[in-house]
Amino acid sequence: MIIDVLVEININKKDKTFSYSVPKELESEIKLGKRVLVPFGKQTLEGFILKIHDTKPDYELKDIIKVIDKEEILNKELLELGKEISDSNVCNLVSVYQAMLPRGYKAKAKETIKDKKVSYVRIIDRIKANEFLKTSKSTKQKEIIEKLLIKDEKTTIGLSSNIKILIDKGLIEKYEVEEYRLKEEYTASKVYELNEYQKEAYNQINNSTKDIIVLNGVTGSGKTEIYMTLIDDQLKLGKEAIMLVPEISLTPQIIARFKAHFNEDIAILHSGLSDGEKFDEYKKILRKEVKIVVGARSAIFAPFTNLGIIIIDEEHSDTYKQETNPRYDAKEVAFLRGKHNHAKVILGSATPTIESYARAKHGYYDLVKLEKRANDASLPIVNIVDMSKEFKRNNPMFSKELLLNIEDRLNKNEQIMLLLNKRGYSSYLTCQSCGTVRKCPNCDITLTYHKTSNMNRCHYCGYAENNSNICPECKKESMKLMGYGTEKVEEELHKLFPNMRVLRMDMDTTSKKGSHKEIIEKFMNHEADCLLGTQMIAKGLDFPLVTLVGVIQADTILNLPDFRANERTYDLLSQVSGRAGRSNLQGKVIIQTFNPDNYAIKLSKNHNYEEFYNEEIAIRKKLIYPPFTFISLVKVGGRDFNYTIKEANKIGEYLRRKVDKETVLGPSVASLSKINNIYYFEIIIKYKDKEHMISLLNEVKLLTENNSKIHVEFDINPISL
DNA sequence: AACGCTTATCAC
DNA sequence: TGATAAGCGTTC
Repeated sequence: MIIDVLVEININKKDKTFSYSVPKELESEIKLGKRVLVPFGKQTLEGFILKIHDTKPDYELKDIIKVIDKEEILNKELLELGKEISDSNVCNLVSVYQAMLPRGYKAKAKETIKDKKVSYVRIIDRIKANEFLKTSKSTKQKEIIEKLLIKDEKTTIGLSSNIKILIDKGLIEKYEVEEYRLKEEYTASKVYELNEYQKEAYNQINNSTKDIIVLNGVTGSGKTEIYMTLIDDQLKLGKEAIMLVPEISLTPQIIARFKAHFNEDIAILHSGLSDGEKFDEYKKILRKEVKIVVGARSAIFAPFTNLGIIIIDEEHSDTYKQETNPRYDAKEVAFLRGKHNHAKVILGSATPTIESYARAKHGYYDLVKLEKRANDASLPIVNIVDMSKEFKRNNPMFSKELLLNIEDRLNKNEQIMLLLNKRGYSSYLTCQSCGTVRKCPNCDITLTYHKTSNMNRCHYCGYAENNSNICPECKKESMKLMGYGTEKVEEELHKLFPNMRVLRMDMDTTSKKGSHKEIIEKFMNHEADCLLGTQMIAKGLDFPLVTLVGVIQADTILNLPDFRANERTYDLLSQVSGRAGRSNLQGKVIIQTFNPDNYAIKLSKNHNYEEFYNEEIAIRKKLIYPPFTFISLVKVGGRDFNYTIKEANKIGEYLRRKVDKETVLGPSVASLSKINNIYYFEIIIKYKDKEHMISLLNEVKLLTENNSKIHVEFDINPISL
């Protein structure tokens, strides 16, 4: 027997397999998708079995060392899926297979995670034990036996001398039990019933003949209950379900709800778990002990074999696209898996991506709407505050209105959420008196300030201009670098409201495991008046006492150099608005901005997604952005500046020769033009024919992967440019 | 990724 | 001329 093995390392970036012979005694263990340990040059590596055959090549084969897995960790569908993904994302096969698996299951000889074993002791013979109780003089030993007659006991690592003696006497014995690491307590099942709107949406989904359905429901409309009902239906049919949620909305609140409803039938996968916990959750799926997986992006690879439904909640979230290699999009993967398994894919969101919504409107997907909030709570009132006016009054951070409202909520003992989106902070210049931000004349994209050259550059087309602190609009000398962080805001809050209890939630305060949960619980228990945070507070949280939401700077995302900046802004404002007034208390939202007339900001006031969509789609059409084209990115990196730019130009020319000239932009200097002394250049491609472009890019990959002086990466449909 | 082999580079 | 560094090709 001969097997072809894909080893764990990228062989010159190629997906080359190596053949090995299998010793007779290991043949019965061989199965496609299992990992094997093989000799490779002077080292030993792990790899995946991709082919089993008998064709001897004309060179000597080495024997494999051993078979690692009991179960086939990559089943047939996943093996096939990996090939499709590596092709459509122009990346390597090994990296895709590795990305599919949690750390403990990746092909890597080091850092192996083992099954967790717990030792117990038990009585060997109850009659003998009772005999012992009558005859023995040792009270301590009798005590132990008495306890063990009722229940087996866990042993600690160091066995007490009395237990050792009892073992030696042959009265008790040690045994090991495998245990799952993740233990989450959850409260009893909350019974729910779909209201008439939810029922209507549910029926529409069931009656749909399309494979993909967009469920567009306003925040608080009760999409989760619909998801649970749909999953219930699949379980009754003996099928399995995957539900994806953005990492940051995998809050204890949602997990508890699902665990309560579905009991032990569920595995949880997200980055908050330790490697051991992830390993165990994954094992539950492999062993077919669970039928539902709730998790973040990579949970889309759950090794189910009989999938009935895939739900992607908050489908607009950019966390579904992986930002490192392999840059796969969990939504695209979901479509593939849906096709393989004949499973429906549900895309749920209050603010779907423009692309998804357009496809739904044009009949490629089905569109189901849910326009009423579930518990009859009214949508919050939204006020937009023009910060350029406040600026003149010397209120750079908090407007008068926001301050007054904060004070009011403090007096009423209600809660406040304040959002500052630090992630959106990139170096851009804004006029402090009129709010003007420099934009590219060709692309309508915010220019990024480059300190070293003192220039403003466009990351799309490479346009550059000298920076000046004179505002081109109002001619004042007031162009300044924008941005302050949550820490600064917290400081100011303490000064203004010394008695207010503020909880800060951002990357700094949630790095420790469990701290995320801790902060949420504290705020939930009203141990603080104000939750201040980055966009991680914007999603999925439900605090009944919050009646005021303040967005300190709505412009941070708006000014990102990205054609989706308006969409992102609208999403975030809608999401965060949804946090206010979730119970019977009327909610209020105050949005501070330098761009009060921007349509994304203005329209978020009315909670009418359709209106925003119509505005946005018109602009996309005019500037030929997605969904009217696809966009891909080719990133060329190299140590030698001149050589790299020469090669990047060659790739650009190659592509230009094969497609319409207007669709290839660049190469231009990448947004991070030099990292670790490696220079980066980017080529942006806009195209209509996806298949053709993917095969073209795969050609470029083949042509460049032998050149070790440069490395070329591809990002299909990048999330930010 | 890691090793061995070939080729380039430089002081003497 | 040799010693060392850098490049690059192979690994079933």
